[in-house]
Amino acid sequence: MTFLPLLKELVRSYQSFENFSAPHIRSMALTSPQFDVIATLANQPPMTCKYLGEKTLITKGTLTGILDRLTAKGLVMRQSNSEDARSQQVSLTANGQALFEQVFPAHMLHLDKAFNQLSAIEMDELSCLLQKLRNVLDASH
Amino acid sequence: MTFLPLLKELVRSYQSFENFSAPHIRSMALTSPQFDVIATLANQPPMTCKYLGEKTLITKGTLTGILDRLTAKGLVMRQSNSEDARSQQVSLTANGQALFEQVFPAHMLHLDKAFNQLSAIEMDELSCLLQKLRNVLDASH
DNA sequence: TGACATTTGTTTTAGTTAGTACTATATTGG
DNA sequence: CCAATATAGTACTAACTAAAACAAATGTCA
Repeated sequence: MTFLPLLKELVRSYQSFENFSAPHIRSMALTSPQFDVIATLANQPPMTCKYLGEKTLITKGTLTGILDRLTAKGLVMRQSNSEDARSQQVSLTANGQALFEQVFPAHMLHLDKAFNQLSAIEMDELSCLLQKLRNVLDASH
Repeated sequence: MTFLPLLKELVRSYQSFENFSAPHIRSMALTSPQFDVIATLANQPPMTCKYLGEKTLITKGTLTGILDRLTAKGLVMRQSNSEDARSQQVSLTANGQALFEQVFPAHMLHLDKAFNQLSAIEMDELSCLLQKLRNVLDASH
């Protein structure tokens, strides 16, 4: 059971990140997954739901609802794919692009207030160890 | 923006943990928060919702629903507190305790399959760096 | 070509989540 | 003692979540 402290710390630190990031995003009238989708679509050619889901780690069933709401807000559009009628091409509207340009730098600045208190070496080491953990988790299924 | 790789790795590794842990819990007919609540209640004297929420990092509004469902399953019970009529004492039923004893060791064993691939030093360093990140996140609100 | 399997995205279901408002109870300061 | 305030838990809403079932389109292979 020597892994219990690490397990708790992983959960707690992730929660702290959410508690720091999410309220700022909400203050800009978006949810975290909506922000994630917009940031992923921005400055990219139109992409399928499948690809978008892989990039954002959002499962397809969830993505449908998120895209529905973003479409209703006029930030995102779905176009049918002439090459494959099963799939669609998702992209930002002009309004979505404009919102991205306003909201993304602001959020990066917000996050930087916290992260810049870590040294480059600490960030590097932490990324590296997290990746190691992720690898053993993914490999142990 | 030197923190972006760390940010992505944090989200990805946490997701990998969930993807490793949650399906195993679900296979035992519980959800992750339900498991968390049961493990927190086990082998402890009855506790208030407030305390239980602080331990599990589950907000009180969410906790009400989780306790409702666990109560409906006959795993948990709520007793009014004679010392403070605002609060309640939450505890496992005999069935809840029995389920805990069956399910908790199994899950620890499942998690150990992944975590034991990290050295004690790596786990220690990772915990330490995560705690550092958590501290700056909590302090930067 | 035709049966069968796979892929893409939606729908449905059960549950979690934060946030806000609300009720009931307790505490505290005047 | 009483009014203001704080605390504990619930109710409600909108959104997210995974999982499973589904429909439509596409691919495979005999």
